[in-house]
Amino acid sequence: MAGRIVTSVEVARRAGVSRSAVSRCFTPGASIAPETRDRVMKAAKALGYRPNAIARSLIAGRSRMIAVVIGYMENQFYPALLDRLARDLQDLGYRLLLFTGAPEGPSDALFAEILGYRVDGMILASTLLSSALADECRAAGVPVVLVNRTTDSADVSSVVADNRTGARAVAEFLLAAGHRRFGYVAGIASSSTNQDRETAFRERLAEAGIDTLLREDGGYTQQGARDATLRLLTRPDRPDAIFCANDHMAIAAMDAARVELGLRVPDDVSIVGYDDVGPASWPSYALTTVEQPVEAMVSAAVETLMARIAGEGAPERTVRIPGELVVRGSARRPVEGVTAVGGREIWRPQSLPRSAS
Amino acid sequence: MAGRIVTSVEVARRAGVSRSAVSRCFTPGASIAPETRDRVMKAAKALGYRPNAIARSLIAGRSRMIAVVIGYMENQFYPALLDRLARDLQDLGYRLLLFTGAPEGPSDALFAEILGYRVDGMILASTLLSSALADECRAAGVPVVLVNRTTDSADVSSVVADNRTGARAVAEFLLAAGHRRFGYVAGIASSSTNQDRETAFRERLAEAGIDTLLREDGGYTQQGARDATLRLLTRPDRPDAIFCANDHMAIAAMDAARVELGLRVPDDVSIVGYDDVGPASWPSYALTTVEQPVEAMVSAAVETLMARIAGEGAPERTVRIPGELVVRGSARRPVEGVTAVGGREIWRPQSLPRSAS
DNA sequence: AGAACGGATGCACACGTGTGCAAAGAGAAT
DNA sequence: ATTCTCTTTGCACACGTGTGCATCCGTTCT
Repeated sequence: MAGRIVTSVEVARRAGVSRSAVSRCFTPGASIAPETRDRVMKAAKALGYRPNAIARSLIAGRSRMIAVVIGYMENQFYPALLDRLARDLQDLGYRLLLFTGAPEGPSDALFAEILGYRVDGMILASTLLSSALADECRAAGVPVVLVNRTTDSADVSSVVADNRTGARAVAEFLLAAGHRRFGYVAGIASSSTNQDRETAFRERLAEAGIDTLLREDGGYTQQGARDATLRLLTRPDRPDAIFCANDHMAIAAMDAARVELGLRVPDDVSIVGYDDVGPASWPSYALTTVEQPVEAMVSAAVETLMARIAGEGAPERTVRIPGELVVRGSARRPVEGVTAVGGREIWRPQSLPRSAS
Repeated sequence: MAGRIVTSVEVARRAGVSRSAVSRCFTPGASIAPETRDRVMKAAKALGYRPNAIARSLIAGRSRMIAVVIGYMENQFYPALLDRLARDLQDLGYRLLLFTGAPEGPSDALFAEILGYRVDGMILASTLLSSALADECRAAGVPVVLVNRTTDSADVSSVVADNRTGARAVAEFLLAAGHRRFGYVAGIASSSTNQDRETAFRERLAEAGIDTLLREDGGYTQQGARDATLRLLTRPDRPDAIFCANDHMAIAAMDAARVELGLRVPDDVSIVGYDDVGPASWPSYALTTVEQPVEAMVSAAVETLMARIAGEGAPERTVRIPGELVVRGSARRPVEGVTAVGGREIWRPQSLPRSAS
């Protein structure tokens, strides 16, 4: 009795109808008489029948599956993203096919696997996408949305935080607090997110007349960030403010400064991150950071993807989600500009008018 | 040209062979002449052909997909588990269908969805499984493995840490350090993992003549753990050692004790967790905890699942993975029994002979 | 040279479902 | 009573692939 799978034929026989009638019972909007439907449903229940989604996908030409590729999971941002993504896709009746461990972008073999499953769409989070692979997707008719990465080598939709605005805000915040010697702990240099954050931060400092930014590579890993921070803070001209490309590294930076070097944060050195992941708000860190709103980013990504799945008319687009600078305890506070909003403190440049919500 | 999917028919036509020959080229071990294979492969490459995994699944009767259900993702243990799981399954040629947000167990609707996709197996992490649903799986011939949960209401395979031994070790460790007043921050009471850890901890204390254990419910959440810790530590007879059902809560407990109450850890109160997740080793916490080896647990789970997929002969079994008590700074150290092994310090009961590795 | 053998190839069926089309049936309108 | 309309139902085809079976061909052995 184990492994016995019931098909619509058996249900039809038991209900005394044709197989088509069974199919129509499980197809919303199909023409079926109420009493026939009842009889079929009763037979289906008794036999434990469930329509075979594989066969349905084959005939329908779409699988209702979305491939999700995530580079790495150590950074808390990605589990949070994945969690939200799974929920949203489930609510829309889609299944999530997960692929992981591809920080440098999916390999050709992996890519072939994904395309072989005839997924209705792909979401790539924190992953590079070569234009060759993007072309392959276009040829196969599979819409793609990048999350937390953009690419200018190919015309692909993407959802990112407004990294340039965020990084400029960090620079202004630190300048307003009186800092003059800055350090930057970089992520992977080829990632668009790191590029945007780094160049915008550097630009805003330059606008304030500060041309030297000490830069060390953290590679988006905690070990790398620790080493980078130690290098920065053991220099004779050590910076008194460090901006880390993300929270994951900022936490390692704080530990390196406080525990390994015995420095006080923020008295001896201010540390600011980016993302506002869960641990950033843990009291032992109380990290000042720029939020990267997971829900909004996922909503935008899913919406963009669904628009492109629905019709060919939807254009490729890049969505930039703004995020507030959340003020906690890891960086010196400017005397002005910090306001309490919704149970947390945020900072907005004083010169600009206050935007909505 | 977009959305055009190439089938084996077109490849066959271009290569001047039958469709069967094309199929055999993509079936390892099939009988095919080398030069035919070359011609077919060349045609496939030119047309961008990839075998349709959906159709293949339909004919083969198995989808090479494994459904993974995870209760929640806040606790770092689960992303780590998922990451490892995805890698292992990928290496074995299986795809991972992810479902999330079901801490109380998958709903009937979700379950029907999963079964509809004719997955070859299911892995349920931190999720309850009713015996009715277990029976449904058995009837459908879908092997199931629980991870980090056991059930005695149904005969289902599972992989768990050796929670009883681990919790006993914690009790002995704290007793050896001279503690006498204990608190326990519980997880969800119905979860087997919490039950095992709590009862074993309590039993070992009782064996030492200590019958009072102050218990507060943390519900596996950080908010719950914070509240529970505050309740424990503001009592007149406050405990000087707290065991939390997992690290996720232990971290919140440390923050509540140190930041909110101004207590020193471990001088005023020792705090011990369970899991050894990433943040446990962050220097700001340096949590003393019992490891729950992710790799070993995932390996065991995958192995168990594969055995049951391969043949009906494999019996249901429960695997218990042992884990060391990792000594860091969040709990008072006993004068004896702590040894350095492989770059970290672990503790083993002195009375017992030292086990291998 | 003929027989035996083994590898390669094509035919045709199967997997389980959705759906267009025609037929059938019932009810209403003339 | 006849015709028209609308709903319901069944037939048959399609989706893209794997594979058993028979056939064919080239090689080797007697």
